[in-house]
Amino acid sequence: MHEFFENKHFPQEEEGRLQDLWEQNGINAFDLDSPAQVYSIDTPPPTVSGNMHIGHIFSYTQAEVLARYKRMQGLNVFYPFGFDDNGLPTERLVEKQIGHKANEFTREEFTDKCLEITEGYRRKFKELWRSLGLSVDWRYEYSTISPEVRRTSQASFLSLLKQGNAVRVDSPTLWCPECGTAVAQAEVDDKELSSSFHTIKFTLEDGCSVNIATTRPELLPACVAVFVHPEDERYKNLIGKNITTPLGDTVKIIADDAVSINKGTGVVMCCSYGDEQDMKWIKEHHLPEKVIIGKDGRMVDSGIDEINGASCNKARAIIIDKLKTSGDLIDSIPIKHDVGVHERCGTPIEIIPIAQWFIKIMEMRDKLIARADEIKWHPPYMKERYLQWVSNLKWDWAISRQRYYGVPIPVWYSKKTGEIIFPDESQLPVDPHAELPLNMPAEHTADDIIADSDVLDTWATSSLTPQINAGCGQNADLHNRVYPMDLRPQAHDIIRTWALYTIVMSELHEQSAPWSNIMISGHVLARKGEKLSKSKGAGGKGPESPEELIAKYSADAVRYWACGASLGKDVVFDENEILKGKKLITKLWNAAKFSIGNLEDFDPTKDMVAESDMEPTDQWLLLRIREVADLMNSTFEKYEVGSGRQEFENFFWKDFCDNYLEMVKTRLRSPELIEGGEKKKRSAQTALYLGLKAVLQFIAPYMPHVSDGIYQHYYKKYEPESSLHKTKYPQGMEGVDGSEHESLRFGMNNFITLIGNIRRIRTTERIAFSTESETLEIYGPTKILESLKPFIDDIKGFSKAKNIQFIEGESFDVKIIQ
RNA sequence: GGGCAUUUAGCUCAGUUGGUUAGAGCGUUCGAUUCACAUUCGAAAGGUCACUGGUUCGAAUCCAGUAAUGCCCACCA
Repeated sequence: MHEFFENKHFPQEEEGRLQDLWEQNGINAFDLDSPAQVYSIDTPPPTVSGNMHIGHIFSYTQAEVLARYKRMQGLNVFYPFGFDDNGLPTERLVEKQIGHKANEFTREEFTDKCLEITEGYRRKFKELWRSLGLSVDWRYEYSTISPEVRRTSQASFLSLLKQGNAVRVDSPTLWCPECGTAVAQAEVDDKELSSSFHTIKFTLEDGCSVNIATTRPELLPACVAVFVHPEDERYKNLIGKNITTPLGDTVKIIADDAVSINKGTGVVMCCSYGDEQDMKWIKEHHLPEKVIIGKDGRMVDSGIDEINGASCNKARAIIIDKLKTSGDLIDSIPIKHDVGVHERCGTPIEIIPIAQWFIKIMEMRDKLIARADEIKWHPPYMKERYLQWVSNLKWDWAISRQRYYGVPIPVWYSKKTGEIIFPDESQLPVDPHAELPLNMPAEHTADDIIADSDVLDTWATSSLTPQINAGCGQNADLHNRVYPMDLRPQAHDIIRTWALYTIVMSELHEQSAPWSNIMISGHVLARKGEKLSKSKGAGGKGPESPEELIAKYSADAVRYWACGASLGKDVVFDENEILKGKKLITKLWNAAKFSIGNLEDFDPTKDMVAESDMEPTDQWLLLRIREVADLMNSTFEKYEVGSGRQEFENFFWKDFCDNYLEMVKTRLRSPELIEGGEKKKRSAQTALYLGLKAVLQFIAPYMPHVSDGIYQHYYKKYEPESSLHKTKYPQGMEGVDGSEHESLRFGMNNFITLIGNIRRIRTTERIAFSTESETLEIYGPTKILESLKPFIDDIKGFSKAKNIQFIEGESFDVKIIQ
């Protein structure tokens, strides 16, 4: 036997060698010139914001398995890869690593630091993906901070601007005081925080008082009106009257049915800006705006010296103190309530009027909903999440960020006229701070213009991945072949961002859906209900790092684990599942070792037996392979890689190893005991050759290393393809008349039942498996006995009985006579 | 408050269009085995399929309702 198979188990170091081999042989290469049907994948660019965790491995592997499967279907798979290495998440990583805030540096200095640090992470990430055996075509690698991608992103922005879909609006904006930037609705999360519900005394002109409840007394200086419900009997008579705040400001009492009669005291103060309702009221009722929170989240221009410069929390305490002293505080009740916070830093979001760029998505909601119908969602219920988010949108998409490291907004403004100045298309990518517009407006010099100082939301770039992958607008051939993409794989937490924004961009730029399928994976939880934290490495509470797990169990074992879950469902990390993968690898190894060991005197180019001449046990194996191929195909059709894995395991472990190999052992090893044994041995060898190959092909997408490793060391010398991954996936039942096989199936089922009975007797009567017996008596109705007779050689071989006797009886039974 | 999902063996989960006795892996117990198996194989024990009603000859599966859990969203004076 080939010395490779003398190993006790599949050598793990073989994985790296195979990865190199695949790259050399271009197994993963997309062929732009091939006439084969294209299958394109819009791979998620992982955010460079820290170390990767097994959650990444989990969702990427599921798409990877599909890519390999599609390739074995003969499709021309386009599987690119990129890194999202700009934007706020990356800035935060860099700030953390260097221990300084971005605003302590010049823009250039900070950008240099970012480039330097992310470069290291990109290398590390790529190494990890390679070590997992991810079959991407690295020739198409991109990074979102690269010049090509910056150009694509800026060109997209300018095109939207010209269409009128990107607009600069001076209006209240969701603002993160910690990060000092505008944020989009999608970046706001709910967080339960402790607070107090304060009831404060306001005074009417007649001296009577009205109580108003609020959680944000620090906004009292910004109170511009007081609202009551028009039908509220308690306050009906006050509508239109003036009321004075404890700080001495006098405002109108206005009726609006958005007020809840039962909430608080039924009277609401409207401040600029406590929440979105305030925004609405100020706009609808043409109320003045009093802005008292600055960009840094501190109070400013409040008219009260003690609180100017203080944070909201501090200002709140000061105001409450003042109200206590003046006797205007009726009571304070501690409460817990959900507050909108920035998803990146957990800081409560404020609403501040600052001019921002927006993409007008509100008015295209119907189209965004209609596009969802053109996409197949896997699992289907994930579409609901998308639809719900889109129909509940309240804000246009704010795309400008007051940050440093990202794609600059490529415009200048005229100081003279205020008009927007565009760069020339040929200038892109452009940094408006460092460059001047090629087409300077008439009578303007460099001193007359000012650069937009903002960068684009990182999603404004990553939502262009279908276009970026398709050649950044510079390769029409590629674009035509791969766009729209066949598949978008991603996790469910970014449906409202990445999926939505990609649909938005493709709608605006290409008037089409970006992909035909979206496959949505779940999350990995450290334990029930507990998210994986990036900081939990080895020794912590969470699972070990992907690198450690791969080193410990092999890439194939980790991949096996990643494919265990139902699509879209969160799973709790269970190291035992990786161990199961490891066991399967060993089992595959040993089955191959046994099979190949029994094929030593078999030359597939000469000794193959035609299927119609094979022994029935062997014919059955080939039949099963076709059935399993159909099962696998139908699960892949639904993108359920998990159930495909299950189908394979059932077939391989039970049918192939426990049953088939045991049934043919004697025929392979001692053909002399059987009449016409040599020919029957050839039949088994043919089935074994074909059967093992199919086994390897079935598992190849999941465990590409061990399967191709075995192929390389045995099959390659007989087969035309240089790698298992270039072979065609096994054929299903198509074109085969299944009815012809009814008697074969019936006989085999009886044979398997018979095996079970023999094993049970051996267990209960404590007869060793190696013990030979004199006679095996099989009882049963004629139909069953007749169906078993074609299998007599293998029955004899399996049972180690010298004689087999078929005895008519009512029930199917067996006896071992020693 | 709305949407979605989940609830099946001690644990983790499968169960396709309703069809005999509800499955797998892990764990437990017992047995065999070094002749492919860092063992592996076999057997056994273990379930009121969350609950209540309905449709049906027949329901884990379909329908209605209830409960618990999780996720997403809204509300947040």
